[in-house]
Amino acid sequence: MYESKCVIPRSHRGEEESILSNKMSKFYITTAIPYVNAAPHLGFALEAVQADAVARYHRLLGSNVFFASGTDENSLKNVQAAEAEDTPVKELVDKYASRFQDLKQTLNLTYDVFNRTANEHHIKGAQKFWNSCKKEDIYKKSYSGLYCVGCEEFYTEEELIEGHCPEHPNIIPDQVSEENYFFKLTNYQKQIEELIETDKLKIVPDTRKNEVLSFIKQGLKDFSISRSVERAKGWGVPIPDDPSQVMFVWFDALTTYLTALGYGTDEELFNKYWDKDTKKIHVIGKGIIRFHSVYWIAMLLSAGLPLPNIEFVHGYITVNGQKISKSLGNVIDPFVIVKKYGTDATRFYLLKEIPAYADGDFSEDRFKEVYNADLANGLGNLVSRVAKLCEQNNVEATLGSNVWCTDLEKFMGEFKFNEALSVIWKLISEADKKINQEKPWELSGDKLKAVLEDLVKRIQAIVYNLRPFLPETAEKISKQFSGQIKSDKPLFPRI
RNA sequence: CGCGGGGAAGUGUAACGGUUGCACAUCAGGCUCAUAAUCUGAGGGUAGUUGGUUCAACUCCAACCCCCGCAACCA
Repeated sequence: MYESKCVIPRSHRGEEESILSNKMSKFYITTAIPYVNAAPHLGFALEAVQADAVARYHRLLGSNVFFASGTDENSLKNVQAAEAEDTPVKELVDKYASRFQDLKQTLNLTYDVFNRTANEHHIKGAQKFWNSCKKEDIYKKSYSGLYCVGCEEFYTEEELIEGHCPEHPNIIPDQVSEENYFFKLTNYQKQIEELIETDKLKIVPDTRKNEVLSFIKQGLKDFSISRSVERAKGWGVPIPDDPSQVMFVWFDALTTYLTALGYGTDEELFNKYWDKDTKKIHVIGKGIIRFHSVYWIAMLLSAGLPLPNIEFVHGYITVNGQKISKSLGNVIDPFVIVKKYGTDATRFYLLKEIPAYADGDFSEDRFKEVYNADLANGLGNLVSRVAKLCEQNNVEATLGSNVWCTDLEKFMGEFKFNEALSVIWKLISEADKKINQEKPWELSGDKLKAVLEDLVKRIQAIVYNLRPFLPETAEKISKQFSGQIKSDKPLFPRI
């Protein structure tokens, strides 16, 4: 562990407070929970790494951080995937959930809890939540529509193509009607709109906030929060006191943010982090923003629980400019990338090269370019040249004065990981320039010593700021630059 | 007229009503501590199109063209 004698700088402009100002010292950070109907792809790796960088950053600032991830296992999609693979649902869910758990080591993630929604404690918690909602917010209504057994979905008349399912041209959807529970979302429209408008629920970036607001202003409708047991094939969280229904998967999935903390089973942990004093941050993808900024908020209001403070919405990764899709066969396996290029190189690409607020592209060509330019030639080479100079002149490192770059705080507060890293890379470039200016190989004596000591301090400062992003590399360099400094193998060999 | 986002050097990206900045790539020099690395310098953009507001527009407004998401079970 690093002893953080860290200085927390003021926002460098002073007039505007950073979103994540350190006034609150407790943080609860979550990733969304992906379906486990297939192995994880690079898109989820992006989210996990972003959330991890935020969690590490606040921990290093000395805050009390709880970080949760997990899997969404109650979806009908999992049942369908199990049928396709001809394995029992539980077996399939276990198999893929463990693949997602493997990401923790592969990407060097630091979540405290991995919450699986098929687990007993989650089911109990979800049911407790259901019972905690205001009675008048949940009501039964008969629901009817054209149902395609192929898709397991309802369609409207207009969506059908000449009476046939758009996905299954050989199926004519049946008119089906069943009774479901509905949630009275309409009761909360005004309140949610105001929460978002006033940033009490801060949605980052603004474009996403505007998108949600415009959606809300079109008028919210009550939504169905249960499915019949037959339709769900017996899979899902049973509705309390109604064996004929299971919860709509999103209703139980959203409560993962509570049950990960022990809601319904370990109230102590839950009360510690899901309280008004904790800054609660959800990191989510742009595809599920409505569930988080509308449904989830309404659900919490109904249950009388505190609300999250910030929802950071990242974009999607395209591959060579195309949307990731199984049918196109361009799904990128994060395990393959890490195996080939390493954990920190992968983290670096995701944080630096994918714009935080928009979609970004992944390609191996680009990956190699960034790897060589920033990691091999930039960081790695700087460390090599300074280490060699120090080794030749028997320089011993003393503990440097460690400070966070002021701009780093600002950018991390805005979730602009790419900008935060640019700040650090500016330091690297300045150190390189300094070496060329001072030409230490032409110096000797005190002058040489002073120059090398300055360079060591610079490296230490770089490493200090690098820890939330490239933890393993930071650790390595930190070791190399403490005590007698020795030259070592390249950190990032050119590829 | 469903909603929303975006068009800027070869590529990827900032800020901004007042000389388009940065990174990678390219080219020319310098250096030798370093991973053919590093440093200095250069070339390259009439900012999608058209019109408007203004002393001044990449920036504000309008129209159009093109790309891309979402449209209520996709990280």
